[in-house]
Amino acid sequence: MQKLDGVEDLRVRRTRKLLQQALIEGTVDKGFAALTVRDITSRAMVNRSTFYRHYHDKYDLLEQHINAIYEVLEEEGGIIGEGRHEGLIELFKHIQQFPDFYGVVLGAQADAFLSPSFRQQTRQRFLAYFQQTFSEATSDPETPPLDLKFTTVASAGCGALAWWLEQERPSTPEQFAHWMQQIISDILVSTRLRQDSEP
Amino acid sequence: MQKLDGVEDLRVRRTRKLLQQALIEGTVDKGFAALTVRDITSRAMVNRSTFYRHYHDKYDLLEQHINAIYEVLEEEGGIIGEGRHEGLIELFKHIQQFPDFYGVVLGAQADAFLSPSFRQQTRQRFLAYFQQTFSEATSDPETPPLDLKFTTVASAGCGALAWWLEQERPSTPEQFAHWMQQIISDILVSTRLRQDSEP
Amino acid sequence: MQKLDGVEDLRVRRTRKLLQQALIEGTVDKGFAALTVRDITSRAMVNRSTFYRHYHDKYDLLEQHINAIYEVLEEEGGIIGEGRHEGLIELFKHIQQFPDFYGVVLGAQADAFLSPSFRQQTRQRFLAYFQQTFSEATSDPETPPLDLKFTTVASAGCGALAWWLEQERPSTPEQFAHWMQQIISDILVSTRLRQDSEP
Amino acid sequence: MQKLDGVEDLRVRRTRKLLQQALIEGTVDKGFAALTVRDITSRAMVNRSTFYRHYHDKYDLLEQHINAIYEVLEEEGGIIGEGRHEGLIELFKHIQQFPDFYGVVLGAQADAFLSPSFRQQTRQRFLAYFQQTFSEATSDPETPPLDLKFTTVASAGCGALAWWLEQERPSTPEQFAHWMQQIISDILVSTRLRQDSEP
DNA sequence: ACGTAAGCGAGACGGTACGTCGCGTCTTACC
DNA sequence: GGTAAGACGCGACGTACCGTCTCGCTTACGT
Repeated sequence: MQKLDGVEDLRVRRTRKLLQQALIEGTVDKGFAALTVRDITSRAMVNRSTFYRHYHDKYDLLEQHINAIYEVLEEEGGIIGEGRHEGLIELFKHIQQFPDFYGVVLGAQADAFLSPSFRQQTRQRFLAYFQQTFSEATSDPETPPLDLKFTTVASAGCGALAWWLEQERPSTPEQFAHWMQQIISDILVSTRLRQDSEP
Repeated sequence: MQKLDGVEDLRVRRTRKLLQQALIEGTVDKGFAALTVRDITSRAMVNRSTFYRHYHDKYDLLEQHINAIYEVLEEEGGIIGEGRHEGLIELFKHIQQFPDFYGVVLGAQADAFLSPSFRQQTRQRFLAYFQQTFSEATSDPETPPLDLKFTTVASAGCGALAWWLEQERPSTPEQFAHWMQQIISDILVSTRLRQDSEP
Repeated sequence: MQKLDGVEDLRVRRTRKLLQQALIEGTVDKGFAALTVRDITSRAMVNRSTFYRHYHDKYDLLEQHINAIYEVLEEEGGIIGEGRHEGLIELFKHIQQFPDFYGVVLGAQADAFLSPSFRQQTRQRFLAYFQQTFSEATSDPETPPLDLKFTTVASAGCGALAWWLEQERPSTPEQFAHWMQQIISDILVSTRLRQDSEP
Repeated sequence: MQKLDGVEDLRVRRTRKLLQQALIEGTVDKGFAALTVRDITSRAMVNRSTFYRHYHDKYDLLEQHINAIYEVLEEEGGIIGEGRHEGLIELFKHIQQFPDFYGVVLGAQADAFLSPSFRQQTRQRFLAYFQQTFSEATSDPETPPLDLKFTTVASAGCGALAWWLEQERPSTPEQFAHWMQQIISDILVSTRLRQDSEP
């Protein structure tokens, strides 16, 4: 069917949306690993064979959903970097828009393959955010390697985010960004401060 | 066959050992999630029905193996707490004894259900380690809640450990403990220092 | 668009012809049972949904094709009956015009539902051909029942036809008709001859 | 499981028997082509996956069942050949033992692939039965080729058998054998007799 | 010759069966 | 009593084909 407009078939959009919703709801309910394609399709009230017409398996569905969310993120400009505190806040605001989704990809329900990849992503983002803070590569055995620092920060960030999303009544993005800022910059900065001051 | 002594049937011990080994090897190879009971038993050269005589499923096997390792840990006294730097080092030494095991329970191969629970454990341990450092519960919105701090530290700790185990040629437990000490205490301590000094 | 003349839309005729061709070719290739609507339409280079606009399923297509061939047969007057040897020859000449088609409906590739129905047809034809030869209904247990004879003759006829069509270099219709005549009339006639002569 | 006795697991025999029964019943009901594995297993009250543990598909099941029946046939010595009229009678007696089975493999319900193969078998048997009757290979164009004769006889035989099995109240094997004998030998013999006598 | 209704291509969709795989339970024989 | 061998019921998997359905484009027909 040669589309004149670039927009997809309405039925297709409906189906994909239903399936993505059902994926998140199902994962919240019983975890991604235990979730079957049947669960998803019956929740979405879509025939199972229709699922396979759009996605290869549940991992594919998740991946495509993640990419869709990422696109929203890009469009909103909620990209952290340039060390702007505002960027961090916007990121958290974005996350608050999709609490279930982020709860799922970060939280206990996530499958193994998932949160590591997400953590990698996060690592990149934080790296971009903090990279101008310093970039030296001291081989001083006293100082932790940069690599370790960033990995640790990424894990810490994800852990903190998961905590935030698990809260019944979460604090505001601004408040949380402030805390994160404090905690994380400590890891990256304060050690060198102490180094600077101690000897 | 009632054992007079507490020691188990030799065949039983052999079987369980083979299965636990196969579990770790298999998880290293293809990840815990993708690992089937068949994989484990064929690798262990044990009949599949024998597996079910000892364990309910692969999660049970893993859990029992984890507990076994924990027992070794307890016996070795490698328990951190009391703020002893030595405890930390001993813990890392212990971990170095079972690099595959810890790589599995911490790393990317771990199933979802696993590393969160382990992180909880770690959270407890770090909490025990640092609890005497301070215990106040300021409701000051400037300061991150204690809960958040500890969660973040636990995540950071696990992330750092995973980094350590992934290294080709890992640094010594002493070295790594030193780095960890620095990074982690920063999260918990420096913020209050800054608070103390800023105003 | 109401057709004024009885002739159909050119596109429709084209489509139906392509599909009927593809049906026969496909059946020759892989047998009727294994042939799917997809096979047929892709071979005919016709969209699958177009198939369903014309036929309910592949059985319908085949049936309509058979009827079309029958119509040709009627028009040619190649109907056996009246005991005319020429009728038999004309029939075989007609069959020779559509060797693939008749190979398919008679041969090993035919689906179950098919060749029995065809055999029934054949039974009728042979019955018409030979009915005037005799029509008594002896309940003499020595003589095979008429019903059995005709059934047997029909099967024999179909088998012989299939044999003829499978030959690399088939003999002429005249030759084959001669043989058939011999074989079949034996079944129907000679037994009574023997009966007549034996006692 | 190393069997001491050559006999198979009792459960296995039960399962296979149930499936073979269900196959025949199901084929009688709705025909072999329309019969699904689900139909068979649900009728046999056996799990579908158990079916696949024993047979590759319904064709395999049928084939194995056919072979089982053949073995019975061999054991009973009901093999025709040597021109013994008694052999023919014994064959029909055997067939009468499994009327559903033979009705299925010969009758209208049989799939395409089936009755031709069976007809081939039958062809062999009849060939064995009649081969000593004559073995000349006249290239006389007046006489039908031997090949054609045998093919025709095989078809005729199968058709007659199918007729016999379809009868409500079938005649005795002896009676039917007598008729068959008459009809079939006519095809093979009488033509030469006529040839011998006519000129 | 040309406007229009039909035929048609493209393909989404709900169904149903397929054959495979893994699970956890069980029975039976061997050691 | 522990183990090997393996049958069995269960249920999810991903694939294939079915027949139905919309929706635009294109094309042959009738005026």
